[in-house]
Amino acid sequence: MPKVTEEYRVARRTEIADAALRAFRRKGFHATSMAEIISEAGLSAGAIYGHFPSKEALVMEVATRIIDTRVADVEHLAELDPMPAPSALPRMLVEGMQRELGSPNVMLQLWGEAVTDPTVRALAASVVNRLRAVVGRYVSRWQQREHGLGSDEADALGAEQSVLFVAAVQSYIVQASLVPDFDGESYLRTQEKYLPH
Amino acid sequence: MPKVTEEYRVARRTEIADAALRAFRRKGFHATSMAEIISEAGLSAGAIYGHFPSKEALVMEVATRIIDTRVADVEHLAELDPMPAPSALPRMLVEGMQRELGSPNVMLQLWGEAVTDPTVRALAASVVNRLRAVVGRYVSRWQQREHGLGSDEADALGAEQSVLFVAAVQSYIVQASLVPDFDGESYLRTQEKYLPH
DNA sequence: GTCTATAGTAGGATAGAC
DNA sequence: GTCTATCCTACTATAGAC
Repeated sequence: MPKVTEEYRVARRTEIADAALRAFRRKGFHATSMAEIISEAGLSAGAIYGHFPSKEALVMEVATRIIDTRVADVEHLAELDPMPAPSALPRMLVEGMQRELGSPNVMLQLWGEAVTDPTVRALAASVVNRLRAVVGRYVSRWQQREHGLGSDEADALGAEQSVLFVAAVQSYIVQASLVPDFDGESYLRTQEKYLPH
Repeated sequence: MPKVTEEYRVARRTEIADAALRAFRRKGFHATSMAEIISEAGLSAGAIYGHFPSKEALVMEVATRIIDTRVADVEHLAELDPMPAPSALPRMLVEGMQRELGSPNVMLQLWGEAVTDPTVRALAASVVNRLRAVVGRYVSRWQQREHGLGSDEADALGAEQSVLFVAAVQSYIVQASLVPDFDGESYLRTQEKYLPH
């Protein structure tokens, strides 16, 4: 298989997935027809189906991108030195997401989709777990550095508290998508104030 | 308009809405066809459409029921004497919801629907606001009784903290729906531990 | 690989008898 | 008010030319 062709194929897939994301952002997953994605991509039905076998495959591709980027962001954050306080995690996660997506709407739609679609649900579940894991490690490391805890004790604290940080992000997504005059800045400040230090 | 007819009409609407809820619980909103709702209700298409003009109207009816019951529960809770501590609110809300719905899945689907459907979004937004308001009043009252705060100070604290309690519930709904082996009991214990007292 | 045109199908809604 | 039968729209996916 020649190298140029493979690169071209990947580029096309990316191009199509980007167009799909733009369309989904406007109208959601099921409200968006293949015709709209096709039009957004500036291609034709045949061209799209040559790269993705179905609309669901396209949804999965887009979802995987969003999600993998998010987890990578956190993992990257855990490598920083000095480490920001864990209470700053929700803000960083939320801001990264908005930078990439424009709005958290798509995330909420994805969750709704996951309820009835086992494939999407498996993906979403793995994300929540990966996010909790990486946040837990982050908290553990922070506790050891900042408060001199032993690694066992710090790990336990990280496992326990990680759920709180993840919850803060999830609730931000819900409220930012649903409440028209949601004050994200105020929400984040309150969470930072009450989350453990 | 004779009284008997009106009562009958309401009873039928309730019957249909209940059947729709059962169907939605299994497969979600859009994955459920009118045929399934019709079958679940043991009626026919004509009978259903005589009471609800469209599938969307049926979704709205079901959503309104779920949501109004939830808000009423909190309002009722606020009248109790002695008042349970505010940190117990998420557990009570979650348990009430599960008693009524079986699982929080439908709630998450509703949120997903809200992203693209303005009518549903308006409903969901009003619920979040009503919930925050009633929880805020609850916290305020609790702070005055338990810690002797002045009403202005207590109100401010209630407004600030209410978002935390609502967030705990929202995140429970997300995780319980998405993560197969989600440990709700452990989640609630952790939230209760860290939520303000 | 990509296009146009279309096949195939599912599901929401309605018409008209009773 | 309710039932049966059916229409019609909208969508995904494919077939075949270039």
